[in-house]
Amino acid sequence: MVTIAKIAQELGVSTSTVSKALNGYSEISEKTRSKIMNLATEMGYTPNATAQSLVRKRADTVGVVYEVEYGLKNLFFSSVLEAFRRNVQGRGYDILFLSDNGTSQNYLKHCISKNVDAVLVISTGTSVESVRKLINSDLALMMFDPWYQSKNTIYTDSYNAIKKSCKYLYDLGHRKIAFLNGSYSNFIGRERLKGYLDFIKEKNLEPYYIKNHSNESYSYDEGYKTMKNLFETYGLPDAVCTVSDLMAIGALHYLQNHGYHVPDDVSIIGFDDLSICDISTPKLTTMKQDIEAIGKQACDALIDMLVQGHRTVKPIIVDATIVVRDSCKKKSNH
Amino acid sequence: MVTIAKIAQELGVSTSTVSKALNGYSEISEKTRSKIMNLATEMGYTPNATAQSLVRKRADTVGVVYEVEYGLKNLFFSSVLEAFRRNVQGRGYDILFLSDNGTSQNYLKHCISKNVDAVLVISTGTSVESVRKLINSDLALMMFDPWYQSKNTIYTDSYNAIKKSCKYLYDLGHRKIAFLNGSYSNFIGRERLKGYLDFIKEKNLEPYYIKNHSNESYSYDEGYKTMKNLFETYGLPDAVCTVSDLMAIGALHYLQNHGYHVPDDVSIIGFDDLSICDISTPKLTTMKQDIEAIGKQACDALIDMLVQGHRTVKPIIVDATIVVRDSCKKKSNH
DNA sequence: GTGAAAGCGCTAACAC
DNA sequence: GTGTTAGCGCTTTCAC
Repeated sequence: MVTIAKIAQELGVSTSTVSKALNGYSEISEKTRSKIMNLATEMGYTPNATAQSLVRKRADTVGVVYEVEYGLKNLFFSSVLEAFRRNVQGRGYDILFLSDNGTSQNYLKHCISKNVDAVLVISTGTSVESVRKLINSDLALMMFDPWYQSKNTIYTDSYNAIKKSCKYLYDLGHRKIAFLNGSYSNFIGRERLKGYLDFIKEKNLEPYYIKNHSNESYSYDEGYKTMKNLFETYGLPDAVCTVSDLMAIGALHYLQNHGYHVPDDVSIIGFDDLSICDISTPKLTTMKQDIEAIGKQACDALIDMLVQGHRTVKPIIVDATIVVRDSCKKKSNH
Repeated sequence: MVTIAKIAQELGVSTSTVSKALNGYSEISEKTRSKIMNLATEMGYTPNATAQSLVRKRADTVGVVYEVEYGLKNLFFSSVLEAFRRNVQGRGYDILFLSDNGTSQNYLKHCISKNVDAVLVISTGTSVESVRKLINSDLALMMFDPWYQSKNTIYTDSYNAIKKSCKYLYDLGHRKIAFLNGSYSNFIGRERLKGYLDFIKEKNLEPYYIKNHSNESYSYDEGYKTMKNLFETYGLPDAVCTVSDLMAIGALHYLQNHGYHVPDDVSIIGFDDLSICDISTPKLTTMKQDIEAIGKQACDALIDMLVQGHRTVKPIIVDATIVVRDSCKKKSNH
């Protein structure tokens, strides 16, 4: 390992001179600087980030708490993380995946210990206590898809997104609009339900949804089962509004398995706009979450906190837009 | 921040005593130890991992070089990473995502700088030079799906996997077996082609594949286009053997769009066994890569190197097995 | 069983 | 402009 001490010794200068030259301090003469720079590259000098981190009290690293069902196989959350990762790495930071350290799950301690500059929390909420401690610390932190309303969060405007979904179906002539609900226990899930119920009320329609069963994983299976439940309770709707693409595809398959055609008999709209929308048959019309914007804005907010020194930022709410594919069509009158 | 110095001062002992107590040295008396432990927890002491890392020369962190098309949205590689992550974190390591640091892409320097203990490389090969430097360093390193044969790699036995795929189709009565190829320029891709060609030769069949077009991203689109190309060149095959689930689904859709039924008219077999196999219509029969085993064995190998101190391990080759769903059936004689 | 002291590699006052 | 010095928080010989 080549250190600044070696370079200094080799050149007969002091370590501080080397350090300053390497860090671009203006007070170093051009002559010494170039001598130092040349030797440094020649010797293959690499700064020891650990030592730097110890004295600078920052690690150029952002921690990520990622606690999500199916982990990185969860296409939605991993897509958000991907967008975040590109932005953060583009700004010169590394990403440290914080493990939950056995049972202790003390993310705050872990962050402090590893000296991360900022933290992104993507957690669907199993270790609430540990995350809450994080939030109440003075770390720069952003939380994606929070399970409760709070500062320093970023999320899609789910309330209006679902309303837009419903309106799209409504404008297509559908009146019996069913809703495939998500979680009833977290903020995002409740927002979506509210969007649906408000729309239904505004238009004076009948609600079609399962009141007593919260869906926590937004999965294909949940979509399939909820559609079954819905169908057996209410019969065939005109259209179904969903809270995830996977659930939409689950519902789609339930209906197809029971002899119905989508979109001829029923229209279905997804939520998220994952890559699987294009591989379903029919291709899935969906409410697109602007994942790129989410990743970028989460990154920007975090870096802004670092630069400005503040630790609180108002919730960032991102708009959703519809992506029309083939799973919805005008209500037919056969 | 509470440091060992504070604890020491508070208790009127030396920092070295505190350090030893905290680290479970046997020479510390039970009495002092418990005094120290109690105060430490009471004060909320968290060891500064950076300082520890500086002196211990390890960071309890494994670096991950992840350079893959679509990034974490790539369901295959992100699934491998997920399995790896769980294993590694279970062993007490954090995962550091190494950024490619702008244009320099010097992973080796980055690893040294950040003091990572080991590295997993999941790279489909754009920055070959940088990765090669990594491999030739004395870091503990494993590489998944290498683009060339080398020590310290882990991958699925693609050659035999494709042979098994073909044999499965053959045993179903299919003789006109087409092949949707992957990359011609990397090791894994060539292994798969070889498996196909050897099988064809052994059974004295005609090969049906596109000789002059390498597919690099194993995507839906590539599957669709290659199937089109294949169909227009050779007409309808009995069955098609593919190198990825996504390509299989692309091919499936091409055939469906052209009025053919899978599996009645054509059988298709995928490769990987991603979660999307269950949501395609029909559900995709596929060659399953044992992603859990890959993640675990990569982790084990790395930790073994760390413990044993060696840096070279023979290639780890993982078996693949077939998962039967609905996209293949016996050749019919209509 | 406990402590003093050196040092990991680096940065940043402060002198000169 | 350059060097001296004092740490950052921790571990680890080596004395006692």
